[in-house]
Amino acid sequence: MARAMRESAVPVSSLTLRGQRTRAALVKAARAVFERRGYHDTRVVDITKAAGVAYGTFYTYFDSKELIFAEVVEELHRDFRAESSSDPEVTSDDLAARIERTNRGYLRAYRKNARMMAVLDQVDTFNPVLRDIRLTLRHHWVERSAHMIQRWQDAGLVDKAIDASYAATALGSMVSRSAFVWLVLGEPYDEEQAVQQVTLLYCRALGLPYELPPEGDTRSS
Amino acid sequence: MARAMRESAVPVSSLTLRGQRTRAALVKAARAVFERRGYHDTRVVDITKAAGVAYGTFYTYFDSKELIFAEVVEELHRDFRAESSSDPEVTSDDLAARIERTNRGYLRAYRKNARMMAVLDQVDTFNPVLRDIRLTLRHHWVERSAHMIQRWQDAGLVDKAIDASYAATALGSMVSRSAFVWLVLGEPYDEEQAVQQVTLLYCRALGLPYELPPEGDTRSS
Amino acid sequence: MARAMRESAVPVSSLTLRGQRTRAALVKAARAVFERRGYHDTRVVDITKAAGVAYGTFYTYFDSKELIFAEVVEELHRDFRAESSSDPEVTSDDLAARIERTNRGYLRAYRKNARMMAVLDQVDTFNPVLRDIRLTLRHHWVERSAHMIQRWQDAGLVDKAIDASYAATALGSMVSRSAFVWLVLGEPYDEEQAVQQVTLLYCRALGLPYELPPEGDTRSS
Amino acid sequence: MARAMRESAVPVSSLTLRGQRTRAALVKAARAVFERRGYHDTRVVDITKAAGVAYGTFYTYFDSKELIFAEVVEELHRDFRAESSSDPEVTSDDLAARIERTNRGYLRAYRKNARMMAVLDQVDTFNPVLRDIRLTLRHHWVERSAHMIQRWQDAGLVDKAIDASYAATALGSMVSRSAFVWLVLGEPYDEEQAVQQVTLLYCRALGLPYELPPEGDTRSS
DNA sequence: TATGAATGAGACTTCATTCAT
DNA sequence: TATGAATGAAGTCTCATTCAT
Repeated sequence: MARAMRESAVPVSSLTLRGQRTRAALVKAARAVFERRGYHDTRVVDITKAAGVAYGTFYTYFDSKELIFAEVVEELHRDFRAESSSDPEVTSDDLAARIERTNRGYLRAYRKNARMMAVLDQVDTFNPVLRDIRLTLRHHWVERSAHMIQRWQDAGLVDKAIDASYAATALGSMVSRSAFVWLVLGEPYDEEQAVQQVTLLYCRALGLPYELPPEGDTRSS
Repeated sequence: MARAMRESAVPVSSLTLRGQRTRAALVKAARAVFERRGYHDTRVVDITKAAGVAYGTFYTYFDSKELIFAEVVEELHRDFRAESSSDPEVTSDDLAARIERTNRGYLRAYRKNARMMAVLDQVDTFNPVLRDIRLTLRHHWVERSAHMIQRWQDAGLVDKAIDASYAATALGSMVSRSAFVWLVLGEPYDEEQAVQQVTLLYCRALGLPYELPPEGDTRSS
Repeated sequence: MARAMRESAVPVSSLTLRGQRTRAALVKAARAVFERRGYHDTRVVDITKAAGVAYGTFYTYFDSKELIFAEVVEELHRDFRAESSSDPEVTSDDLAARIERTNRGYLRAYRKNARMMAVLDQVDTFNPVLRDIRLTLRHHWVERSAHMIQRWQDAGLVDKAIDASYAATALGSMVSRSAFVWLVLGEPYDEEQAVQQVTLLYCRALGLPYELPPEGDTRSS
Repeated sequence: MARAMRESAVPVSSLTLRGQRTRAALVKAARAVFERRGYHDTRVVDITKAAGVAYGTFYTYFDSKELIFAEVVEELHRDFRAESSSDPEVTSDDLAARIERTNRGYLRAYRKNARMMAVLDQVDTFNPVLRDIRLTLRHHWVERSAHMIQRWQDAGLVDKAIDASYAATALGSMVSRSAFVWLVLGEPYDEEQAVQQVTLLYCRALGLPYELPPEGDTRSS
């Protein structure tokens, strides 16, 4: 994941405590500003002002806006993973329940990070470094899904007419882009209903049984 | 849709023939440059150079870079509509065939406009004018789908447990985002197989019958 | 002489009259500022202020300070050539007189351009572009001298123990560096006496006869 | 020579042993960096890194980059003197041999310090402190030469038509600038031949007898 | 209409120097 | 003494937009 490529020349570990605090303040401020103004309209000075440090201090820790963005996204990435893979001990055999749980986790994580996801989405497809970040975030989900579908096919649970790789891309796109539509573009939605509907479509597409809970049961997230 | 907001102060109709030609040259050049360099890295001078006109001429026709972009996207929008609604006379009763045809048309249109779609994607979610353009393009597809699903439900062809609106968003996201993944992010894919797989998932999700053509039958698009 | 490398991307010939005037004003102003402040302490803003144009106008014509400096030096180079090779019709057979005339011309040209010569001297030996300019200016003189000495040797006027190339470098250095000492470092001197003394040493070094004019005859320059 | 002006506010003698070592390390590092990057491109941080001390430590010993440069040049000056006045016991009556020895010493010293000489040359003629350093280095040589020529004239060895002061400047310029051309600008040369040719010209200019050694005798320096 | 020069605000980045520890 | 983080003034360059011809 080319960590070295994405961080400032000065490794965090070699910083004094004070330095680490300032650096962290910059990253935190950067995220807030990115969320408020988007990537392209964020100026280095916005970040330093938000962090309460002098302009030049930014360059003590980061070589450019691009690199602090990479750092913020890496944090996002971590948060996302943690958030969406909660309930790790549950190993129910009920596939539909597992899919529902994953979708619920994903939507919840997306909601908590919606602004940053919007920013990530707008980030230059034409910029190699940022594009790389994007692809990394994507692969985490798609590969995991493809493997799962494959296993389900091997177990005779899913029709072999379905191509695991295409399905992983398509169904992953369905969930993530829907989240974008609801949480970034702001189309009205109810999170629990969204979870159920998306899971319903997901399961039926793969031929897995899934029953909606009786109406009115809207377990809030 | 606030047409006036999105076009030059000077209406096209009031232009001389020469003026119309120059204007068209600018729009064409703008699209080419946007595709090559993306929205943010395109400078007005790039457009005028590509169009073979003087720098200042740009402002005879457009008030800003934003506005010529809107114009380009509107053209894209038209192309997209035209391209994806080909075979207008076919009114087969076979729903799956119609869905497949729509998906094939969408992917073909996406392929022909992939670079511009990438640019559209990177365009500021935070910018009201451009965001409006985005939403417009989206609504065309989603509303159409929602109505269709609704009709199918009314006809008893689709389970009423499915919410037409959520499904339209989810399945539309599935198709459009997959197209993005394949054609913009460049993940490897085969167009005909993609059409079939996406249609397969789409139909099964809704409970509509769909049979993959026998293997080896790869009708090229 | 790699003209293209040393000028702005926009060729002078393609400029409007107005543009040519502005460009010339910038070059003139640049020379004045370089002379007053030296190369390293000259800011682009100093040049534009001196030329009476806006900051950005500089970049309409030059890509950097380095490149406008190259332009100024090229002008200096031209002036220098013209100034120091006056009296072109005189083709006296008296070698000493010719050498004296050349030295007198050189010192006069140096005096007229002393500030710029000082700047040229301080210009980064470490910078390839500027270093190239330096070498070009040097070669004009040294090669000319070497050829001349060679011819005098062929004619039996100069001892063949002398190596024409080393002598050209050494005697050229003598004249040019003395000029630097007097006119840039400001050591006291009298120009006519300097011409005579330098010519005397030059001629005797080569074994050519040269008589100082009777004392008191100080033809002023 | 305003020693106080050119050194740190803290006199070396009042430093602890540890302090003296750190200070010396800085001066040594500074010279190395100046030689590698030139004066203007050398940053204080380069020096401290090369010396292996913390950034702030620099300012414990020197008030500015200018002042540590002065220190380095003073060292250069000392080296130069020592190097070029080797063979102190020889007091031959042969003037030509003495001139040759001096020239050989000068070229050897120049060669050993060529990079620093280049840096010195590029240093601002417009900066009073640094200019002072320059002049000091020059005077050492010129005054010595002028006195010598004067003595030779008094002894009837050199024509009184020659002005000792002008000749000292001119001949000194010849030697030093030739060294610059060969060793800094990098024109090809052979050191022993250079010594002989320069000495030959020097002696003949003054009317002193000098015989080139028989060909092939290239005493290596 | 067309031209292209002129403008200047705005963003980026550097780095000598200061300062708290 | 030594450290290295913090500062911010100063400079560079860009480019959307205006304007005189």
